[in-house]
Amino acid sequence: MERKEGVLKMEEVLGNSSFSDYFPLQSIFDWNCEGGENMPLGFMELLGVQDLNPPLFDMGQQQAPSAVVNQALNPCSTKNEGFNYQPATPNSSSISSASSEAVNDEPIQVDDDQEEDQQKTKKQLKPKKTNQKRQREPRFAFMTKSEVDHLEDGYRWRKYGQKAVKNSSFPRSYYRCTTTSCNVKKRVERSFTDPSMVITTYEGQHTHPSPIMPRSSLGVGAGSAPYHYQQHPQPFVNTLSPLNFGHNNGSINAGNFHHERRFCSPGSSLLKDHGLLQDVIPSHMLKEE
DNA sequence: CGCCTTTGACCGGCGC
DNA sequence: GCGCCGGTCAAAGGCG
Repeated sequence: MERKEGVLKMEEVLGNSSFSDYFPLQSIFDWNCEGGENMPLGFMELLGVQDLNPPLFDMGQQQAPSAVVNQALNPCSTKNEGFNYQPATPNSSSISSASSEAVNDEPIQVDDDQEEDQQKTKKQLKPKKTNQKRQREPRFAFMTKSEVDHLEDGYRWRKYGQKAVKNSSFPRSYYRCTTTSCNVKKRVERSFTDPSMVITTYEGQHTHPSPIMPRSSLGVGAGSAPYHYQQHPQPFVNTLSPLNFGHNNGSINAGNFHHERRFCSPGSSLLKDHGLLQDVIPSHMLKEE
């Protein structure tokens, strides 16, 4: 069958089964580092935070603290290939930032009106089939080692569904940004090959400059972030270290954030420091670098 | 009371 | 065409 290309192919791969089934962690992390030069901006753009605090990202820490996986890891792969995807070597994975391609080379031509139409269509359960397949936002995923499924990333999310995933004993949760007119979605699932790893997939781009925290002018509270986003938008502040959960959940600061973000430096300098990274990536993976 | 999670049902896409 | 599966909806209930 004619399948969607590029990003959509990957999303299908990711959507069909457990993430780590088809993209060994090693590949993910390799990509993360090697593709970092192209990825971070797009990644942050997708989060809608690229302009919020540029200096934050000029520190050589332009990516999420953990493995950032572009959904278009392997644009050459079809769905079927995805099932058999096996990088020849850890460093030779064909992973690339095709999601960036989707954004840059082929900008998502979904304006707000179209978006609204799509949503209205969905809401009204009138799936009028147009001649074109449902257009989806570029997606990207990353893995984190965490005991909790829903990682705090500075935005408020509302869970709208949960599904059991085939070939995985862990359910997949679906979240949507609670901000009106913001259509960003998030999928959270656990890698069944490594239950300690949480795979978070973002879809779409935040339309609001800063996380909305209606309940929390203090920066704390249910579902709110434990720090002041207005000052330090940190979309993935606490996704890396499990240590943050439990005893640091309410006091993550920018320093900590920077500390963690070193992991995904687009350059090579920051890769030297594994620190918390060692908590996330098996040692043998680090050696591969 | 408002917001959130839970959960079963529904729908569309895709493979066979 | 049928069945599987991912994704979404929406009602119900819980919580602060």
